[in-house]
Amino acid sequence: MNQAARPLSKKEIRQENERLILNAAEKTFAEAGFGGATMQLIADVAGLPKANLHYYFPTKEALYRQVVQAIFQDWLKAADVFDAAPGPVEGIGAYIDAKLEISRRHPAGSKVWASEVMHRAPVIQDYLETTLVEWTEGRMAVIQRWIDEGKMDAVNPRHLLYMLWATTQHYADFGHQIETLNSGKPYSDAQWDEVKTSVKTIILKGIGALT
Amino acid sequence: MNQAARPLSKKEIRQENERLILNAAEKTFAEAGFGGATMQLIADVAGLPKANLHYYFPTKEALYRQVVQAIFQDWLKAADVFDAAPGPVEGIGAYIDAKLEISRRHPAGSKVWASEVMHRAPVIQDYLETTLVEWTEGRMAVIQRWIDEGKMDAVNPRHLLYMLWATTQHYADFGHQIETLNSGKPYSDAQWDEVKTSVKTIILKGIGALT
DNA sequence: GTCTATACACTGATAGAC
DNA sequence: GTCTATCAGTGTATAGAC
Repeated sequence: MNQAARPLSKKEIRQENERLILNAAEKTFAEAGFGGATMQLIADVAGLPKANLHYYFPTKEALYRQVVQAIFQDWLKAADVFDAAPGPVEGIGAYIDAKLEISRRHPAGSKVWASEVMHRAPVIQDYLETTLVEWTEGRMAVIQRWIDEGKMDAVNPRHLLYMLWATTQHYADFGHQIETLNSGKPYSDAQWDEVKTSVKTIILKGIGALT
Repeated sequence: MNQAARPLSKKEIRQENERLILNAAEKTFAEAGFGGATMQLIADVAGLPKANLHYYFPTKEALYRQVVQAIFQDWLKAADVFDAAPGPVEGIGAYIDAKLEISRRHPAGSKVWASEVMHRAPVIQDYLETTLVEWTEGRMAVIQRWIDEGKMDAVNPRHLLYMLWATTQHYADFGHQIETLNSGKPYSDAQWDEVKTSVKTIILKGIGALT
């Protein structure tokens, strides 16, 4: 039960409605693409009249931009585990776990990001050129340090990173295909554990980090 | 110079125009998505009036379906190298090379496929449930045989396949991001060789196929 | 802050002259 | 087989009453 109804302040109404709209938009953009997701459809999913969307977000593109930005922040935060680790087994292992967990819990976000990049990043190209470039170079330096310290083979750090992105995001972006190849059923807890083990084992052994 | 102009037969005109339209459609669907690719835009890319597209393909969806089907055939053919191989080093190594070569030469096709699957395969779900299921089980059996023969570690064949798809298609589907992280320049021959070497080394060592 | 009604542009598709 | 003209439907966005 709610407390005796204190009317929500305008600020609270705005926050709540923006959250509703952003959630509905992420889901709808992921399922239907930018062109296929109509403002009417997003409004229906959010449970609001279509005109209200234009009250909170001036244009469809502005709404979409907010969705993509939120996803990008998630990606970056997922790599915190990477940096503090003493070596590749802990660092890359934890990064794989974290990214696969995002693919499992938040597949719509991954799909919107994939779609945006596939269409040549019309909305977030500036982020790719600045934040992503810097982030990538930082992580490559960490990998290179591990190589120099003899903790793993001298693989190409950049392509190792791309392999980590590809293998983890694949389970979100191609989730429908994977589900179809699993008799149409979503993965169980045990199957997700099997995914994590398989990916970590092959990659960590592949870079010579397992003894 | 062409030979003294024999007028093209109706059949030849049809074949030529269908080829023009399918090429333009693949490119446009990949760049703009199904919703973003208008028939007008495809017609402009093909250099034909919009009405002619509807003469050769009854609806936009029929045209799209042809594009996706063509791509699917390419994927399947790419795995011929897989089967005849004596072991994982040759078989999986050649499969990685072949799929990366498709990603390089035919990135638009890979993107259209990815987009179709991300949107829950509204057009080619039947192919996923029949042809792809059979194909996957066949390839898993080959991998299992190599495991039983002691030619590689006892990894999960299914997730190894998914890793092969993910890592190879990533260089097509996320080509724009990869190019941005390469100072905006497309990969050179040497860089593509580096990709092939990196992917093959990590995966083949990761499954215990390298001595 | 909410929501109905509507303006305006554009899309897929077709008719019909050539 | 080609192409202009056009229709019906739908999309984004806004005006204005509440």
